[in-house]
Amino acid sequence: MIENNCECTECQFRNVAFSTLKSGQVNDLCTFRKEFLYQKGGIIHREGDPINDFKYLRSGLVKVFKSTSNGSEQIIAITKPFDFVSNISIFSEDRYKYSVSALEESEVCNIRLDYIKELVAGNGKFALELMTKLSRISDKIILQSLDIRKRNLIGRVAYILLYFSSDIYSSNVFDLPVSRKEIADYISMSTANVIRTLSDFRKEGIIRLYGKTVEIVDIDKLKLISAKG
Amino acid sequence: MIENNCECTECQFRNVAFSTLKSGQVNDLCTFRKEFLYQKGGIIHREGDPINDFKYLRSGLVKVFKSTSNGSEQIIAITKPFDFVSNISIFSEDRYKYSVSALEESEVCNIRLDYIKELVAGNGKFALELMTKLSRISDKIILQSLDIRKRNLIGRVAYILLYFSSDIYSSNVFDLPVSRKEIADYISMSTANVIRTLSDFRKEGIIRLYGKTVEIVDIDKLKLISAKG
DNA sequence: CGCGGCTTTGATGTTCATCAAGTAAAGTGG
DNA sequence: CCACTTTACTTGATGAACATCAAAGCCGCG
Repeated sequence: MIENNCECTECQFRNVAFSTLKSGQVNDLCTFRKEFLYQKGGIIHREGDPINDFKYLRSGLVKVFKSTSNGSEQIIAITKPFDFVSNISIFSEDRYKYSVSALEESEVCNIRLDYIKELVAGNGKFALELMTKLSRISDKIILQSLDIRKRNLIGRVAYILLYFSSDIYSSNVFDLPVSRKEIADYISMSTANVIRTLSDFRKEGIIRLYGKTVEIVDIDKLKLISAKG
Repeated sequence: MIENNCECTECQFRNVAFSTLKSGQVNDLCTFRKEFLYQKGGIIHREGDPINDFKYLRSGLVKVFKSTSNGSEQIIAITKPFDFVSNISIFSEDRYKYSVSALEESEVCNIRLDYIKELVAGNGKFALELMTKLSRISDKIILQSLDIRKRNLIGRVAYILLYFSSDIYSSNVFDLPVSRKEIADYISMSTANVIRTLSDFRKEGIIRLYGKTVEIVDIDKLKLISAKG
């Protein structure tokens, strides 16, 4: 007998599915999924594209962003696997409101949205679990947007460094996945001032900088700046 | 035979329910609901309160806000009925992350969250419809937060006036439901500068001001400022 | 009336974006 | 692999945008 070779063992989405779907349905999920590999810089989808698939980030790192009228970008979120972040509006819109691109090589698993909707409609427990996950994403984004908005420049830079350190990399030393300009687009500040603030932090011995590599030396001070600013 | 006098005829939530729930379940909904009337300024729930009910705004106007560490408020949303806005995180959290208070006299309908969850788990179509609605709310909030963040002071003031005019009141003349300070808390600016900008708009003949009453005279100019700023 | 909160306006200083010029780094084609 | 080009980064100088402070007017309410 030929086994259905479903490679989704590490897949959070399958974990959602497992507890509530019948095994046949899980197999269907695995059959219907398509996997794509995106290189660094690759566009996963663009603002305005029709939404056909439920997209799930298996590995890598992505940024979610929006183009503004004057040609620049506004970064909404940077997230790692198990965050479903590209799926914010899939249940309320026909077309994506945001673009998503890969910051590192990223594996994305696509499942036909129609099929997910069928599962939701046919299986309330699955629906409940999915709602919880989607709700959590939106919450996080809203909260972060407020967190950024209430801070001043140095508070924002400190906040975003702590975000990378604790939420993305779980380490005091990490390589920035984005350019200085992208940090600026993330925290709604100018590039020059982001760089300046990073330099100031370096001069004050709060961080060390080697190109993209950041080492947080005095995390308490950084937290203080983030809290006060 | 005594009729179950369910007064939810205008209730958007019942409309969601109607198409997918059996009539017995709709009656249950009506039985389980509790209705509360809040006066202007009344607190519907506070940040940190346990989430027990699905709360639905039947009439009135509310603000959703968060207290910051320095004692001030950050306003996240101002919404009218049929927006479910107090329900952002009810599926992902035990406790409210935001406070909600009434800006006008408001009727709020409470339904035990457990019962809603049962409905979701037992009825996928209902779940799908509810997901769509919840997703739409989160989307709106995220989008507005980005909209505000990318604008400068005068762009923000113009944006928020247009928001009240078109989204809340559907009229060029309306009474501001909030103080100048609250507008400032909404758009993350200082009170004095909000007032100054309103005065500037008045001097330039873009709006007329009588206390809380605003009349938008030159809506095209206001839109231009909102788009450019 | 008088008090307190909201509003308004001006003056002042801080914060921040913008511009410019230069350096480092990273692609690109020969 | 090197010269060339382009892009990212850095720093300083300048002015604009914005917050803060202060003083005064207004309005509702006890």
